[in-house]
Formats: sequence, C-alpha cells, structure tokens
Amino acid sequence: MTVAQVAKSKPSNTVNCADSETHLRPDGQDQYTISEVADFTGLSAHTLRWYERIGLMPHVDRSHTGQRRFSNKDLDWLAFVGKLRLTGMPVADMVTYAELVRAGDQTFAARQALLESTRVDVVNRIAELQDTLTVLDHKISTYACAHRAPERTA
Amino acid sequence: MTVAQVAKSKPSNTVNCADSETHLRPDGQDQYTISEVADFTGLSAHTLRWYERIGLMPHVDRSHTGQRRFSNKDLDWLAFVGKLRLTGMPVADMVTYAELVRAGDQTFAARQALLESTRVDVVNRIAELQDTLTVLDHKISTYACAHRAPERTA
DNA sequence: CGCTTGCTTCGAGCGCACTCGAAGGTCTTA
DNA sequence: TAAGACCTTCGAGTGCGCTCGAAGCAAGCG
Repeated sequence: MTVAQVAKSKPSNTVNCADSETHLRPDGQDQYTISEVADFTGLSAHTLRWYERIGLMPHVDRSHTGQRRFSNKDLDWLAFVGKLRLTGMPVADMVTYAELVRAGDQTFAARQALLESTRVDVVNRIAELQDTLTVLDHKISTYACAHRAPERTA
Repeated sequence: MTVAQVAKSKPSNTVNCADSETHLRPDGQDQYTISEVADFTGLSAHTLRWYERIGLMPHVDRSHTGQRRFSNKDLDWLAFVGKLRLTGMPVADMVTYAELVRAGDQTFAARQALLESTRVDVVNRIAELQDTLTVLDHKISTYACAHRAPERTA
C-alpha cells in the first residue's frame, strides 16, 4: 500500500552505489495500462494480474476508476522477475523475495543471501548445461562419423 | 520387439568412430531389475515404467515371468535421456528422438539435426543464464554497497 | 443513448511431468 | 506351503505455472 508511494518518492536511489536503473520508457510518463505492460513484457494481462494476486508484484497503483496503472518501477521489477524466472527459481521463492522487498530496508541481508544462493544455483546450472553440451557434441560427432563411414551396417 | 535383440547383437558399435560407451556396471551382468535401475538412476520405478509406456525407452526385455530386465544399453540410454532432460527438452521431443533411433540407421541425419538444434538451444540457454548472472551480480553488489553505506535511509 | 472496447474480480481449467494407489501375479526363503 | 517382498498393469491424482471464461463496471465515441 504505502510501498508504492515510498518507492515513487525515491527516484532512483533505493540503493546508492553505482545505480543505473529506472530507464524511462520512450514516452517517459510512468503510467501504463495492463495491456501496454503485457505488450511490453510479453506476459499476458492475466498473468500480470495473477502476479499481483500472489504477491509477486508490489500492489500496483490504480486509476480513480480502479484500473491498474503500472509505473516504470513496476516495469523494472517485472524485468528483474523475468530474470529470476530464467534461473528456474520457483515462483514461491520469488514471492518470498518480493515480500522481503516490501518488508523494507532491514531485510537487505536476507535479500542478499537469497540472491547469492540463487547465484550459486545459476552457476551450477551453467556447469550442468556445459557438461550436457559436451555429451551432445560427442553424440553429434558420432553421427557425423557414421556419415563418413556408411559401410558396415551389417 | 526386435529392437532389443538388434541392440544386443551389437555390443558397442552402433556408431563406429571414437566410441566409448557401454561401460559395464560393477557386476557386469547386463540384467537389472527395475528397482536396481531406480536406485542407479535416481528415477522412480513408476517413472521408469512411464518412460517405457510413452515410448521414451525402447521396449525393455522381460524375464520369463514378464518382469523388466534392464540392460547396460538401457542404462546408457537413460543416462543420455537424463542429459536431454537437463537441457529442458520436452519429453515429447525426446520421444521423437527415441522413435528415430528405433526407426533405424536411415534416420541418422534427422537425429543429428535434432541434436544440433538442441545444441543451439543449450548454447542460448547458457548465454541467457550468464546474462542473468550479470544482473544478479549487479543486484548483489548494490546490496553489498547498501551495507557499506547504511546512512541516508531518510 | 447505446455500443464497443477494455478493464475488473473470481474461480475453474489446462498441459506437463511425473506420482501414487489398487488389485493382482510371482519369486524367494522358512 | 505360506508369508512377504517385489513385480505387473491401469487409471487417477498432484503441483506448478499459468490460462481462460464469465459476469459486470467504466470510458469514450457516433
């Protein structure tokens, strides 16, 4: 509830080192309907509403008639969530992270820990994939060989 | 049906270049019950039967009483399937590959193509993950910064 | 004013990859 | 020969991540 406001009151320095987020979108006006966001992110409107319902999005602003108005901050968040999704992190864990964010600054350490463990997962996954790649290449090369030596099928 | 026999009649040269498959298991006796295979692979007996049902396994030999007797070749296949699974390939696609294998030598080209396209997927996925890793590291470093500069919360 | 478009909520449905349970046959060991 | 483990098949159930449909409100246009 207040989270959105708080977020808005801090243009770009939620953290304050080498921060380069909140790239304003072309029109730069920080107000997007759900279908605009759907187009932009590739997620369906249904999915966006679902994300909010399950707590994977901070509560999105509403227009005076109750329609969602997404901000650039929301888009940034969605982009980040998209990255987490790529890591294969379960939605439930992303929700946990989102809850930490909503809980405020005192959860920095917990969030960092969560991201670090995710990082480890990603690194492992990459190693796994690279290993798989080796197997794949080996297999592919055997097919290539079979091509070159088509004799002795019997 | 005949597939199993054919497979067995070719000790280790299905393809014939630098072939180093079929590492005999400790007891080396080429006959495993479903629960042994389950232990070995980490898959459940249910899943193994399911793999066979959907055509992801060549039909497994049976004992005179109808119980499954897995061969080393089957274990090799399962290991390979495990790798494919790691790539995120849908089971349906693996079944397609399995069908190609069962169809015989004239599908070498198709199989090679399938593996090569999988290879591309894996490479892309790795790139994606590496990209994600960058984002993650950036985010983690901002948390680290926030720790070092705890002032200016207001 | 009525119509279309697009939003709202809620709850049900879907596809995937298993996962499990039931009912029954078989193998081994006492 | 009887108990208990372990196998068989078949079909139903589960959990996840969406995905969709229905019913209804609101804005904007001719």
